[in-house]
Amino acid sequence: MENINPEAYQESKLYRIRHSTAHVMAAAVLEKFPEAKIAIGPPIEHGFYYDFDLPRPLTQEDLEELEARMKEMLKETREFDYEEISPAEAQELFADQPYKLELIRDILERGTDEYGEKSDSPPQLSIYKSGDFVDLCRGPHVETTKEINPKAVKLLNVAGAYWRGDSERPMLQRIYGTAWRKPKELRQYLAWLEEVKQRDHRRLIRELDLLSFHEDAGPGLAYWHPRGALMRKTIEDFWRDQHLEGGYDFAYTPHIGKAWLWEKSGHLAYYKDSMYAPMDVDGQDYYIKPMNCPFHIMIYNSQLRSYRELPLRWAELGTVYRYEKSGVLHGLMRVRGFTQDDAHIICTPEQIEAEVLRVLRFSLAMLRAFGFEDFQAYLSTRPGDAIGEPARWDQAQESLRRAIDAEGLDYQVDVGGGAFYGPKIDLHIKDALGRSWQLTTIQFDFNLPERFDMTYVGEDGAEHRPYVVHRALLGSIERFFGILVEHYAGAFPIWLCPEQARLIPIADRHIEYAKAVEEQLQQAGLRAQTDASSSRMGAKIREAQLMKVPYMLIVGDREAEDETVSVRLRSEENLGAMTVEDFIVRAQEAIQTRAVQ
RNA sequence: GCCGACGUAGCUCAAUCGGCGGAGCAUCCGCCUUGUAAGCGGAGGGUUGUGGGUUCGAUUCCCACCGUCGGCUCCA
Repeated sequence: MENINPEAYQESKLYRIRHSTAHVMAAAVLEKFPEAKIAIGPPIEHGFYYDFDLPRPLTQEDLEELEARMKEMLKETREFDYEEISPAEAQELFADQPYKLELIRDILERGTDEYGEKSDSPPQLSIYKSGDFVDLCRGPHVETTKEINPKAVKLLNVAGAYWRGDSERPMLQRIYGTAWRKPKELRQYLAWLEEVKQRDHRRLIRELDLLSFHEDAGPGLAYWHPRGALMRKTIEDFWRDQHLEGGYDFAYTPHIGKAWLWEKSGHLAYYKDSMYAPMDVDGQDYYIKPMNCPFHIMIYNSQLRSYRELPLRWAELGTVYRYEKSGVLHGLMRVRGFTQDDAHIICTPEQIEAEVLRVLRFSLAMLRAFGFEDFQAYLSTRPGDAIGEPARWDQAQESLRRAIDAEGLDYQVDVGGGAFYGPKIDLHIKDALGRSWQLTTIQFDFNLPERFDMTYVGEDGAEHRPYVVHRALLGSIERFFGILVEHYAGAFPIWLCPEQARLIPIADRHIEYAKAVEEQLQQAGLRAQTDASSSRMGAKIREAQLMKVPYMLIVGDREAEDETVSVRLRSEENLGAMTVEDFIVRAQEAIQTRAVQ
């Protein structure tokens, strides 16, 4: 998938094609359901949608019928005619379209556009007509349906969507479709969707025997099987080593704490819906932690702190539990129990700039080690309901901005998008399929230091309030793992593979030699196993291929005689025979460089 | 949480109109002893997600619940 920036997209012909195709779809829906109420239908990243209030739920068959009708409509030449109209005309025209009337009201009264976003231009109502279909719309559209290739259009699925994205308002039916310039582009997009499906971590974690979920034991709770657990250990060991080198200290904190902690932190006031119900311990309410911060603060406050010991950088792979609503759980990407690669940086105002740059660099190095190269940064600044001194906000935001500049990252500013307690940087990576995932978050907190009265004694002998920065680089281990699975389609870099090499004896008489080589490889620190099953060699190779084992080492009479292994890669490349020593050197090199094969 | 679809063996899927639940793969047991992606034969495996209801009879129809999937909302 090509990636184009949002501004260029909105200017593009493709954008107009999709917008116009959405109108044609709405025309087909209105033809089939004359009583339908239409809402909005914008182009989106890979297509378009349109929301409808319909007399009955749509079926897959309806979708096919609508698509067929759209294609007929597209074969007729219809012009998309723009017209500016007065409020009275608009109200007349859309008299039986309550959603449109609401939009008209908003455009006139609030100066927003038809998607509810602030518009710079003075309120002006406009419509587009094509055939019998008229829609309140500012455009832009194609000139005529001739510009839309019916063979490059497809309706994809139906889903529920709240009117204006508001869960208090009616649930509409949203039809998603896609449209491209050429049929070939549509085919490529459909192939891409198929690739997305093939790489779905929910399928791969089962097929590769890495993790499972158990609906009967609790949804949204991940079970790490031995192969997955070995990968997780490898990730965590690397993470710890890096943190040690990176100037962090470690903390381990409890999984539960008394209610006052969460009252004091404000979580019970603002976050209770996402917390599990308390448990009674000796008549006291204890909550399972949804975050690690209050515990790290307990450590900080366990003694008087001097400016001389700052900055403190305390890292913890902290497992937290959050009650996520049932409809939002999604494999490893959204779970109810997960381990954050958390850390808190506690420092003086003088140190903050250097600390922010340091943590940003650290994060980029960490993500690069896992094979991610394409980063975008998002800076979220002070919202309206912020707490904390404006001067501190300014300093924090500036330090974040300068760090991004220093690293030369592309970034966007989400003005007012910060949490009420502090500004933040989020880092997104692009995966092998061009999809964007948020991983790192570097987040100031002006709230907790106040609430827990965190202080340090400064050079002047007076008490000062430290800066606190929360940060998670990988985010959650579970989610990061899911992203790795999809990014590599299960064919992980060798250093991460649970099984790095598989010995494949051709006949039973070669098992003894295979086991000897296995032992030799294990001595050299390689994760190797012998397939001693009664299957034929072809079946063993197939099995190892499906498990995406990077090295298949075939051993038969020749290899046993020469003390070699015949090396096959999961790429299907056959390297031929080499001595066991040569193979070990080769594999260790790939592991040490964290090579992406 | 909301809208819709779905839930049959470990996995992928069958089962006419409501009439004794099957197949492939996987597993186990044999045989075969193999040269770069599936050798052959046999066996075991199910309260059809759970609980109600309708019916002489329910995988099939109805209701509730649980879960999964596609979205929406949410993600201080």
